[in-house]
Amino acid sequence: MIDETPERLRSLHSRLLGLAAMHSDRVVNEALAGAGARKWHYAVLATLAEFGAASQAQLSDRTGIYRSDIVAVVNELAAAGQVERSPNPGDRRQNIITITTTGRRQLSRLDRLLRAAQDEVLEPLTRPERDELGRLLRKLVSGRSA
Amino acid sequence: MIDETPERLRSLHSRLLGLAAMHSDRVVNEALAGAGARKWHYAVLATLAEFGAASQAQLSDRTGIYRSDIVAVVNELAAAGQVERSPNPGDRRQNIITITTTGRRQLSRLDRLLRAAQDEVLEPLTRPERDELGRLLRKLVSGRSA
DNA sequence: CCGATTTCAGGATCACTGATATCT
DNA sequence: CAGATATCAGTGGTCCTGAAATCG
Repeated sequence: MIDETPERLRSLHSRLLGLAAMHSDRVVNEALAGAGARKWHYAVLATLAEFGAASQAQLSDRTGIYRSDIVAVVNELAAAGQVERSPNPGDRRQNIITITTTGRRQLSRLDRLLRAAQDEVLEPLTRPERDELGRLLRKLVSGRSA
Repeated sequence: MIDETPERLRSLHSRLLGLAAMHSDRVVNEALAGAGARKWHYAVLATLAEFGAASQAQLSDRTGIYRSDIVAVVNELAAAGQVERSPNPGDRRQNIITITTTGRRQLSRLDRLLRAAQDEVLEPLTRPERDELGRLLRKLVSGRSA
């Protein structure tokens, strides 16, 4: 069981971050796929539940999804009956996105799946280590809509 | 300066990992782009320098690059004269990839650029914090060719 | 025949650019 | 006019699957 990875790569923080994120993303996406969703669907539903109805531009700001990519996500959520898209009478450029009852049910489901996924990913760490990891990561991305 | 991100997303370790990795990757790739390279080019050159000539399958194992993607990376490195691809007379299924003098020079350049990028990414953290972050990430991906 | 290696074709998600039509 | 919004088309990197040709 020799580690075949060169020293230069093994000591690279950027590589460790990438590996950890990849693994974490895989676990999360597999979990959400169990409910036919991806992480962006969760992000939009959670944002709507916490902040209320919003335009797609607001959703983009709050979730970090690119403005050009929001359309597809909202389309998919609307097709599943989890959100409703209606024109804003006050500003006819905007759509107003509202979460539906179906959407709230889906959000609860995703919340459960996601909690399990987090536990699975963080399983190798103790509680204090998880907190410390969160603190360090937050510090790393501070000032970047973390 | 209100934080517009919903609580459910802000407290998600998987999201923090993703954001940190994305930022880190961007900084690293911008740095390497200054020498016309991407991270896979660095990974292959570093592996060849540390382990010596290797087949593409070995490079795949040691770098984590998918077997199907190694071809393109080696093609690009060969086109830049940084590696040489020659058939293995002992096993005619394999190519033997060798780093050239140009490749070693490029590797030094990339080493410098990469060190600067790491420092930029880790700048918000103290030395002990960087070590601790490395330790936690290693623990998180342990058993996964970290 | 089985297994390993290289290679190619392609899918899926994601980050990102740019252009356009519409509206304030 | 400037600026914002939604939308669409498309690029490029990365991860991943599958299949073919060659060879041990």
